[in-house]
Amino acid sequence: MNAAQLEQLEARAKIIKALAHSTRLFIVNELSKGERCVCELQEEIGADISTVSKHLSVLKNAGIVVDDKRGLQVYYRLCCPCILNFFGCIENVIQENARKQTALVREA
Amino acid sequence: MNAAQLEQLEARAKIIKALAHSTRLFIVNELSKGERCVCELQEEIGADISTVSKHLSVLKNAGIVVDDKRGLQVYYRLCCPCILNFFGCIENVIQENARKQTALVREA
DNA sequence: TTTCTATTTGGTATTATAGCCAAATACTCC
DNA sequence: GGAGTATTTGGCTATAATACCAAATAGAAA
Repeated sequence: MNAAQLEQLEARAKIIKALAHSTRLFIVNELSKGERCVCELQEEIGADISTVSKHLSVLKNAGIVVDDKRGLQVYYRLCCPCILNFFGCIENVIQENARKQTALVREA
Repeated sequence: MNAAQLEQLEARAKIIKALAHSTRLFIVNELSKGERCVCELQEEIGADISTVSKHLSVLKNAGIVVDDKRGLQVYYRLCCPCILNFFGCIENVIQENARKQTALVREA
């Protein structure tokens, strides 16, 4: 693994890491339906607004969302909707895991 | 965000988190070319073998790879190659970020 | 059985992440 | 300008992740 390769892998990991949290996945899912302001997301999530803001900044920093200040509110929206394609594969993995689990139990 | 929804998001996050590390992305990429045993991966990665083994167990635990012991070696292979489809989108995000970066610099 | 080799597991130190509260900003409206 | 509102930032604590070393395990070969 050389330096250039490591750098590329770390750049990828950074983006994937930004998605690797249930709250941020929730946000991505919400934004897939359209833009939302911070307070709307905060209400649905139920965490402290500063927590929500920090999750949004992780997503923004990774380039997954963009923000747009209008009046008092800041609106966020998905920047790369291709991210949504991940979930089909992820669900496959989850179902496959469940299948293996039942197979193991049956075996015992 | 109700309990069932949270549970689903956490299941997804677990799998994404398993991918969110440069070493594990390297492993996934290697395995996309075919199965590898731990010592082959260790040699390419250059970390302690216990470190590599733990990375593999994270991937295995997430259901991304499966292992197969043959003789003294344990061979790992990708379980859900659809994971590889992620990287196109990730690279998009990276390039888009680079584009924005240059635009910002030009602006200044 | 004993020895050797590949891998995993346990322990531990270091670093990163997540959450809350309080304080700072930024902007609107009076 | 001053008050009020939405959001971000800084500080702190608790928890989780990473990496290494050393020890344990599993199986092969002698």
